[in-house]
Parts: sequence; structure tokens; C-alpha cells
Amino acid sequence: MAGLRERQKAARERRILEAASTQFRKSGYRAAKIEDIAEAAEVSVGTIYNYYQTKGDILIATVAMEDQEVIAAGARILEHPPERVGAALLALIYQYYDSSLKYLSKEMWRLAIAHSIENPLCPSGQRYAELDRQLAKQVTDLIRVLQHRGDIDPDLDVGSLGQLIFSAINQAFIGFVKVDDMTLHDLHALIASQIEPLATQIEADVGTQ
Amino acid sequence: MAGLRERQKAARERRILEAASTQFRKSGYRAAKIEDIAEAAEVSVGTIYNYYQTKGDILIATVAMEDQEVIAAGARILEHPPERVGAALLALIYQYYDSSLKYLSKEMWRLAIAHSIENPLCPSGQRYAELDRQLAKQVTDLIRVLQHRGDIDPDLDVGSLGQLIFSAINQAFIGFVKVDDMTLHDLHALIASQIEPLATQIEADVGTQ
DNA sequence: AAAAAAAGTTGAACAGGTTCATGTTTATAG
DNA sequence: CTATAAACATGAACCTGTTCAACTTTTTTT
Repeated sequence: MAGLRERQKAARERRILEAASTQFRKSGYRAAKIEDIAEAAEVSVGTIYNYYQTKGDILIATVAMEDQEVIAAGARILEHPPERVGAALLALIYQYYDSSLKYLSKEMWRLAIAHSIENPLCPSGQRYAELDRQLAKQVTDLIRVLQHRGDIDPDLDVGSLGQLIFSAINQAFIGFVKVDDMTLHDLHALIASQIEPLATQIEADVGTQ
Repeated sequence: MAGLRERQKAARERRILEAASTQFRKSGYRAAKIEDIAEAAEVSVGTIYNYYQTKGDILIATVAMEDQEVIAAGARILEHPPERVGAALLALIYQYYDSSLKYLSKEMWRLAIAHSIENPLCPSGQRYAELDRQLAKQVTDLIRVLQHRGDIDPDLDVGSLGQLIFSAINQAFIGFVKVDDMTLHDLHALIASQIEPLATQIEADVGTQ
């Protein structure tokens, strides 16, 4: 059985994360003081810094919780992707986008993305990068599935194509969270306008066979 | 003639920016204290906040100086783009990348990008977004030139394609500044692997004519 | 040229994220 | 069961970006 110390540690970490998540949602990231989080989690300020290196780290930890869920949802699409290449890619992308605001506000996304770029070496930055890598891999995997199915030119390098598409997904999302009055609908239209023509280009042209 | 007050203001702003740029380069962004910058610029701390809203704003101002230069250099490539589509795009992109480290370190780029994402509404965030827009427009303009020249399928929408390519450029650059031991050479290879196949796809296939 | 107004500068005070010397709790050794 | 050591929690002090009420300089008015 896990020692007492170990159990207490786990419980404290969970309490901190929960308290932080609540405070962030309630008052916003900036307004949520470490002191408040400490009080809500019933630990001292110093203890929080025993579990997380910076305030930004705590935010990334809350982002990571959600991201796992998104990746799981994406996996289900990979099992039965829609018929056409464009539709298949967009199904996966829309899934990502639509779930992004389930737990996190645009402001929190902005801060999380900014933090991960600013601190690529700290554990939370690396964790965020790992999540990005998983998403990029899922996109690449989908392309591979489509290619195997005969929908995409077999000569194309899936790795590069996956990266290209993931860049577009990411960049469009960053644009989305930067502009407060841009809607999910606008975001869909933006990415579709980039993905659709690309999909048409790479589609194995069955007419010429 | 410009009034005394106006001239003094301009001189102060210049001194602040110069002092900040020097301090950032000398000790890094974080280590450069506002107090130090104020002393070097021979103004008070409060005065700095009369010209820039936050420390991040000062950084963006230094980035903006360089970016203008990059855009000007890019314009020269647009006048005589290399023959093949892939080569033309990569010539422009390499130009961007190679000049990026002329004045700014990777750390400063990280902080500038992070700041612009975190504060899209503050003047410096908007300014950075405007620079991005100019770069994206330049990429789109190049594509338009190539299309007029008959190198690219005339049915393709240049706007969406330009955005797609700019996303790839940007995302690859972010990856570059996040990893300290990634070289410009690595960055070239990364973007080329995404641009080359795309260029092949969109090239008007003269063989079929 | 003096007075009033406008614009700008100043630096001490503030705020909140972060650190660290001290104290406390849990685990291990005798 | 004590004693020692290791791990951990604590919160007051620290650091630095930011603010703002008081002051100074420039411009405009009379």
C-alpha cells in the first residue's frame, strides 16, 4: 500500500489543481491570486510551488486534462472517417475546435499557448509540446488511413502533409482565440477554405484511371 | 517647426527604445529591469510607462523595427522570383528565416510571439498582428505573381493558399525558436519538406498541355 | 510678461508572483 | 519506543512590473 506521505501528496496536488481550475474559471487567470488558490486548496502558498513551478504551469495542467479528452474523441473519428478527403479531415478538425471551448475560455487558451511558447524547457512547456505532437500524429494517422483506402495519391509523404495541415489547424486556432468576437462558425469556414482546395489537389483522381 | 515638447518626446522615446534594445541584448529580456532601462535612457520609470504600456510592448517595438526590414527584403524577391514554384516560395521563406536572428535571439522571439498571443488587444499585440498580416500578404502576392506567370493552376484561390503556406511558415518558425539547438539549416529542411510536395501539386502541369 | 492651462515627468508606494529559512510531519534506524 | 534523518509545509520577506498623486516644464491666453 502507498505510504501515508504519498497519499497526502496526491490529495494535495489534486486539491490544488481543482482549486486553481475553479478560480481561473470564476475570476479569470490574472485575477486568480496564488494566495486565493492556496486558501481554496487549504495549503500554503509555498506548497503550491512545491507542486508547480509557476502559475503558468498550473494553467497548462488544466489544459492538459482537457486535451486528453479531445485526442480520445479524435481517435473515434479515425475508425470511421467520412467518404471524401476534405470531409474526413474537416470532421476531425471540427471535432478539435468544437471541444476546445468546453472547459477553457479563449483567454485561458491564449495564456496557455503563450506560456508554452515562452517556456519550452520547463516541464509544462514540454507537456504542451507533447500534446501538440499527439494531435499532429492523429492528423497524420488519418491521412495515412485515407491513403491506404486509396483516396490519396500514394506517392505523397504523409508526414510532411500531416505537418502542413496541422500547422494550418494550429494557426487558425490561434487566430480564433486572439479575436474575441470570432465564432466557431467563422473558424470552421476559415479552415475549410484552406483544407478543401488542398484536399481536392491531393485526392487520387479516380476519373483518370 | 516641431515644438520643443514634441522634439523632446521623440528624443525620449528613441532613447528608451535604444536603451531597452541594448539591455535586452546584453542581459536578456527577463534580467533587464525597467529601472535599468530607465537609468540608461536617462528618464524615470514612470516616463517609460508613458511611452509603452508594458515591458512586453517595448520588446514588440524592437521586433517591429526588424520586421520592416524583412518585408522590404522580401519585396525584392517578388520582383524576380526564381523559376520553379517551390524554388520561388522557398527563396522568400529562407529570406525571412535567415534574417530573423540578425537582431533578435530565439529567446526574444519566443517572448515577442508569446506576448502578441497573450495580449491581442493592446497596441503592441495589434502591431505584431499587422506585421504578420503584411508577411502573409507578401506570400500571397508571390503566389499571385506565379499564377499570372502561368506556373500555378489558375483556378486555385490564392488567398487560401497563401494563408495555408503562411501558417506553415509561422508554425515552423515557432518550432525553431522553441528548440535552442535547432539550426537554420534544420528549419530550411523542415519547411522545404512541406513546401516542395505542395508546390509540385499546385504547379500547372505543362506536360499535359 | 504674467497668469492660467495643458502636457508630461517623477519616484515612492503598491501588487502579486516567487523564494527560502524555519518548523513540522512522516519514515527509518537503533 | 526513542532518536535520527528525510521529506515536506509554511508564510513572511523579496523582487520587479506597474500605478498615481504631486511636481515641473512647455504652451497658450490675456
